[in-house]
Amino acid sequence: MTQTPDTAAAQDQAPDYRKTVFLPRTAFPMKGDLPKREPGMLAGWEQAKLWEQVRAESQGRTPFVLHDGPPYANGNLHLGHALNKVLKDAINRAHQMAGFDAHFIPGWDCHGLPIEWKVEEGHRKAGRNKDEIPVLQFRAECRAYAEKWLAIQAEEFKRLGILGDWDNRYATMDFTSEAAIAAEIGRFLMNGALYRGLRPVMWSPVEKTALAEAEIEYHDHKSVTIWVRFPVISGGPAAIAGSSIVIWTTTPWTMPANRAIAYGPEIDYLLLEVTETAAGARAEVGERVMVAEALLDAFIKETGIAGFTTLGTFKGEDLAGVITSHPLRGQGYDYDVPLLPAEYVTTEAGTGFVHTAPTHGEDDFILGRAHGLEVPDTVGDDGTYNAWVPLFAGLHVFKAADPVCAALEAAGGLLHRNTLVHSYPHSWRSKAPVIYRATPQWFIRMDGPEDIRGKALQAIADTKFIPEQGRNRIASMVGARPDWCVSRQRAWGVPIAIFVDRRTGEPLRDPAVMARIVEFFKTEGADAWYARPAADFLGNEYDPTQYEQVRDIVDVWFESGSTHAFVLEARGMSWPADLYLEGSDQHRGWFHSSLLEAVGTRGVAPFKAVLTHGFLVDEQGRKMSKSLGNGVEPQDVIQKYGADILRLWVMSSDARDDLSIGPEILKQQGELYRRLRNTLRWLLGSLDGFDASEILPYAELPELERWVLHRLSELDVQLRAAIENHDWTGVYPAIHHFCATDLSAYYFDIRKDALYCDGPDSLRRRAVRTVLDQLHRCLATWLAPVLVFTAEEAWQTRFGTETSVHAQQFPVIPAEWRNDGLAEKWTRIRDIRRLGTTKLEAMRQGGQIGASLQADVTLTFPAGADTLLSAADWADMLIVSTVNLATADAIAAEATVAAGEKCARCWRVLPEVDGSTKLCLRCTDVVASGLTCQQAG
RNA sequence: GGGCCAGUAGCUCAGCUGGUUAGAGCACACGCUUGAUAAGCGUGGGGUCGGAGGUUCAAAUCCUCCCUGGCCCA
Repeated sequence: MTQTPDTAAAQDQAPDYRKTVFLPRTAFPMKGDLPKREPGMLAGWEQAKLWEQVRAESQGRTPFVLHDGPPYANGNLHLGHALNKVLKDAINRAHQMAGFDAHFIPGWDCHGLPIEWKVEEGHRKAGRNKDEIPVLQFRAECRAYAEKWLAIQAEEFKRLGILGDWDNRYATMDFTSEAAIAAEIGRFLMNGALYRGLRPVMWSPVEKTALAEAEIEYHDHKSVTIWVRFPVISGGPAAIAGSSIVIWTTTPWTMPANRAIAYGPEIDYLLLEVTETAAGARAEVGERVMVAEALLDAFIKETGIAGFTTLGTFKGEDLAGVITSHPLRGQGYDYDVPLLPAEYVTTEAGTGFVHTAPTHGEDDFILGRAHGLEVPDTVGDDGTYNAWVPLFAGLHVFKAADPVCAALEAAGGLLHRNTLVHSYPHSWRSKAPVIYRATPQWFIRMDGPEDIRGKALQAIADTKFIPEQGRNRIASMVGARPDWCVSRQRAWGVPIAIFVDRRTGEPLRDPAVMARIVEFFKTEGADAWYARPAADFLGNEYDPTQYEQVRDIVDVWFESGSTHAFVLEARGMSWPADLYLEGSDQHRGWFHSSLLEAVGTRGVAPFKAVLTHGFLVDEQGRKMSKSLGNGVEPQDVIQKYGADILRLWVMSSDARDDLSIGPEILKQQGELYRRLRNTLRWLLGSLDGFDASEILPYAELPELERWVLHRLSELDVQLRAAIENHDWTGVYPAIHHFCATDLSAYYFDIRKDALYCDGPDSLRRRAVRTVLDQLHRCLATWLAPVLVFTAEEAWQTRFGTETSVHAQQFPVIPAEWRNDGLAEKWTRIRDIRRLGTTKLEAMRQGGQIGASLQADVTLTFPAGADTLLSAADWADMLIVSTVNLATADAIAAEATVAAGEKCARCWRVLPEVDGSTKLCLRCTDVVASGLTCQQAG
């Protein structure tokens, strides 16, 4: 566009005062360029040994220990890891800067099935039989695999800006850790809570191991369902003699292990005589069967019974003492099958009679133990029937449905068969269905004399939970859980390093033996258990041939549950930890195992407080999954936006609930960041050349400056509260809101005139800079726990690269800054200001003015009312050239085009502006004083 | 199927123990500024507060049921 002659002429006439104005000047760039800049800052911290320096300076302060829950050393970091560690890092840093000695030791979980599986896979692909690999070689390969990923993840965490003692990180596979884990098992051995028992456990025939609840996932599975007759032999009401009890099961393969039938004492059962059958039905006219009344309709429909007469109705309790025969009687199944009462029987599905195989179900096992039933060892490690099992020996249980049905049918026991798709447990690793199977396993008992359950519940009551619902959640799990099965039949882990006396079956409880084992593990790792002869551990007092060396390894949850011992205790850190912080799934995982382990060995919880965060979901609130393709990788975010943006996202979300993330949300975080960065940039620019001699005492500050300090005191309270109760929700949004609304759109805007145009000796300008100094110190330090890179940049830009914001403390806010009365008054001022700015906007819309300095405003107040500010102060507040105060019925504002001429330096339009210099009085003085940025050009 | 939790503008969040026309920021539209300028300021549109009942003079806020989503469990 070409200039009009008028403006060109005006520019020619007016002297150029631009250089006399104190414009912001700073080396702090507007653009963050985080992906490029962050790695350099990391290198700087490393070089300056920031961590070591901060540790040294923190000697003697109150310790704060956030104990790191170990991620699994397998694969690149996911966003969930990033979320978790960023939260931990921000909380650690905030405590450090609030005056604590916040020592953080990151750690890794290294043993366990997923790594073992990967290593096995390598062998399988190479055509080798994994069972032929020597165990020590196999373990070495697993160790190398874990080492590799541990190193990669460590670098990824560091790139996120996570500060901690990386050089002394812990790992569950460290020799000292392995020794400590063995020692912890030893504690349970010595105190009597550890026992070996036969129990149904979730067993994976594919991996040939017992699985923990945490290793199970549920998927739909198609099962053969069968209805089976059990002929009544004796007992019960006379009417039922000669009839059959009908059971229903989704696991035909458990029929060989059947030893009882459960009924509900309160349930009503019917005795039917079949009078008519549908075509193809196995039911026979004239036969008599029993079934729960509530399930009758479904039952007759399913089994094809077209007509029947009801011969009687019985309460479950009437059936006490009834004995039936196994349908395969005469073929090796010649025992009696009693009817037993059980509260867990329902009429939701089936027949109201529950087939009971103590070997293959938790409820069944408990019922069987209560009534002295046999627990037959029917199925082997590989999921095939054992050799002694009549008719089915050698068959795989998942291929047994047809043979079992055939045998039942031939024996006249099969009433009906069908299929059902239902949710069924699968191994999380192999995705293969699992079975319940009674095997000898090592357990930690919950309700023995040690009363682990009772003590754990007490410990939960004594712990602080954030959010509070966590308490209820973990308590209900601890209250209901069975004994802890700690044994696994695998290779990559810490052995349950104990011996069992072959004569008595009792484990050897000798502290000296245990101590030898632990010593060997410390120096050689748990490999010693496989590499050394038993005699090395047993010593001279015991004959190795008399003792069985246990070859099971310990559940990895026991390992990670012991980290408090081999990290905190062993290194002389605070015990219990101040805080455990993990995703809410860890109520059943690490919080749970750590609690039981510590309670079982030390009587109390290893943590004072437990903080949980939610899970990652996409922008529609759905979980992230490969199939939906809605996942976000931390590496991509870092590359595109930078770690600070990722960290900002974490801290501006409500972590108590699930956290949404996606392209739009990240973009938005980038915008939030921009505001914070530009606030810091303007502060730095406006503090250019700042000297402490400019600082004015609080008492000499104008009210607006005091109001800003009041706002700082409010935010400080919020920040300190978050540190105190570990709840950070809303803190950083509040700081952002302060930067955007109170500073950028209000305080900064208003004070630009004073800052840019007043002379350096002006008290008003000095007051502004006094406050800007505090704002910079507060914001840089407050943002430091989150925007670790940007805050450092903003600090070093002002104080030099030899300093670090991360070695600072949060400023101590003087009590006098807090001024609620002032805040109230300024809320009113801001409301009245809005009346004026609304009028200005109307003029702007009408084309009468552009910049607000082109306007004057008249404010009216009722007669005698407090005008709150002087006319001059009101002009500053409204950023107009002149304000006139007048009297009217109501408080109102009226805007007019400013009267006078535009000062060429400060752009206010005033009658006083000199015709030749084009300066207002203030600017005339400033320019004359020569104390300007530069001389007028 | 059970336990716990959540569901407020396109997005992130405020809305305390029920009480005036439900608030911010981001995004969007329009305008201003061009002395924070790949920045800054202002104005505006946009929500039947997941749905349906109920309690109450009054409900986003309390109760019930349902729907959707998340975690854990079966």
